[in-house]
Amino acid sequence: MLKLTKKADYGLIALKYLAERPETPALSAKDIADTYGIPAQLLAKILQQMTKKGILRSHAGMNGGYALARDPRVISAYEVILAIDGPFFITSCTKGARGCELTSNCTIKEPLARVNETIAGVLKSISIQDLAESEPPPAHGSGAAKLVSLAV
Amino acid sequence: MLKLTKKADYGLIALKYLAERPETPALSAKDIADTYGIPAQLLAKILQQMTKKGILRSHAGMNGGYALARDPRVISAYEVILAIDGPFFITSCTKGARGCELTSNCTIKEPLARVNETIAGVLKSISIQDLAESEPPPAHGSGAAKLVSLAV
DNA sequence: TCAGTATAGGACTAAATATGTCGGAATTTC
DNA sequence: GAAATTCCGACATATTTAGTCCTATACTGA
Repeated sequence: MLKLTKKADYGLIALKYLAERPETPALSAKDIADTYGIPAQLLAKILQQMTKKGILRSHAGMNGGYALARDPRVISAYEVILAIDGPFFITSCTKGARGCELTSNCTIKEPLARVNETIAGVLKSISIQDLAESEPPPAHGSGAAKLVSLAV
Repeated sequence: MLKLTKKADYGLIALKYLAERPETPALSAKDIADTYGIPAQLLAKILQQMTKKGILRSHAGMNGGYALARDPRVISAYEVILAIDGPFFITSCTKGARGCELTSNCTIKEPLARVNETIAGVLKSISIQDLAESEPPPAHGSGAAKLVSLAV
């Protein structure tokens, strides 16, 4: 159905959250998960995957957690989705990938490869910073921040 | 993982096949399925769905089958995918659809809606004719057509 | 140095979705 | 009327996604 997995969604949400709090040295998976009502262990794995790919830095122990490894302006949505879900192709068999399972000509694919590239291009053009800017962060800006997170 | 379902693939393949044979009054689901090694009953359902959406015309009985209801130039890949898989959104909750299941702000979605529109746009710009033209049809063109279909 | 808080990661279960099958009814042609 | 075909609901299976459990390891601070 051509949609992002929840894991990719969660990952993007977490990165956006981190991008909105550049002062914070690190946030734990649990903190972020609680804020959004995301299963904590699942989010932890997603953050771990992104750490392995160099999108996040991690730090164990008290007051540990995750922080962006780079400026949010140079982390693209494409990169994030790739890190979490692996390479995607709009068609089951894009040339370059393993051969098509369809016995004869699945000539549909070549024109659709163009679609694939377009999607990748748009995704590459969107940075985590863009996500963070799309709406003012809930607790930031004028006066006393209301740090009440609506967990669950 | 952001990919088309097999059903959508099958549907596009079938339409391409029909577009390549404008002379043929109708082709049965079985004919097409055998040509490509697609499960016949599954393809039949897909073709039925497209018939209901006005993409194909159907005719029961001997020598019946399916034919394009319109010029392949005015049938878009978008329309086909929509007919087969239903509306797709890159994010689970695009505004306009049912509310987001995430408790608090899933603000990721609005910037990603742009991606969604881009995908839809590209898909709309691709016609069945484009698919059919991407490669010369196996049996067509100069002289006596070789109508041997390489079943299985 | 020990308790508490985190990350790291393997193995597993559960839920959701996609894929494919079965059986039968209606329609049309020969 | 028989064969070919669409039509359609219900079911069965396979694959993928989502989420849980458990254990090990790393770091912090009192």
